[in-house]
Amino acid sequence: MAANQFERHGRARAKLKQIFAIPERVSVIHYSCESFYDLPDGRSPRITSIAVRKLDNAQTESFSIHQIAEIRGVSLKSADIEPSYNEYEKLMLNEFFEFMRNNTERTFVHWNMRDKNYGFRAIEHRYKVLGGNPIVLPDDRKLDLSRLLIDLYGVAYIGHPRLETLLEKNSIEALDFMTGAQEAEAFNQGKYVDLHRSTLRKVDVFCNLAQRAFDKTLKVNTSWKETHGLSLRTLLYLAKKHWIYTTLIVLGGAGGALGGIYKGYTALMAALGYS
DNA sequence: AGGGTGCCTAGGTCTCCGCT
DNA sequence: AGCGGAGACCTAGGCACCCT
Repeated sequence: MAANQFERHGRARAKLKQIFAIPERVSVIHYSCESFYDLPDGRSPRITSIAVRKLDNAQTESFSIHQIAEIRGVSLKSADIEPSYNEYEKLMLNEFFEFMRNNTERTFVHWNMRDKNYGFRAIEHRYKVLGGNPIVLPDDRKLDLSRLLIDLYGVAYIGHPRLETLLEKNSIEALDFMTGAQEAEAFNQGKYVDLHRSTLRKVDVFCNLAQRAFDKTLKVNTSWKETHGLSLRTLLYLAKKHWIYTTLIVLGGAGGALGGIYKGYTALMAALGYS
């Protein structure tokens, strides 16, 4: 409903202001994993790399399989990593959850990391499977940028797939960026370094999009009116809901009427030769 | 492709208003 | 007062989206 868009836009704008008021306490997070479709045995998807970028100074922490292997002096060929994948993955998640324990005050901006299939819960679950004890991030410390942009600009703000189309619309050249399907394929081919680069690029892109949304320079398909949910229907809805809007609408109407009368009066005076 | 999420729409219910 | 029609509102189900 249009009125809902009006309210959603307001809430989203407030949320955006809130995070940019304390950028030193906000990070953007993203991760890559193997495809969650090609797991016939129901096993949880393996995680390849996680990137966390601070909103204020762009400093980025990253955790990845190939870095763990490198530190242990293992070659970065997938054939050499694969036999010990679970062990390296657990070491990587140890580091990640240690980082999370040391940064409990931060809010994490993410892109669709919502459920046990893909998201914080999926990472926590995977760590448990590997014998770890994850720290659980409270939901009020998570901000889904994908949903925020929908609330901010309306559901039709960009075509699908949203992320790729949004980059194109805003002429953002994302070097090393891979689509989800490409990342799944890269995992199968053991291209862990490429996956890591793509993850790093994505947190960069998400920061960029959040900044443009905050600066009101993000290009979208919806008009200003659609973005703000403004229509006659919205005005009527608001008039019903809040007395202040009723007053404004009445005053606006009265102002319009007075303007019309004045215009008519001056036209009449001009016609009669008075100026 | 799996599954959670949210949007959209159709259909049912409720409320209001006008007519008899 | 009672009835009927129109519009508003609510809800459930279907469907599209979205992540890798």
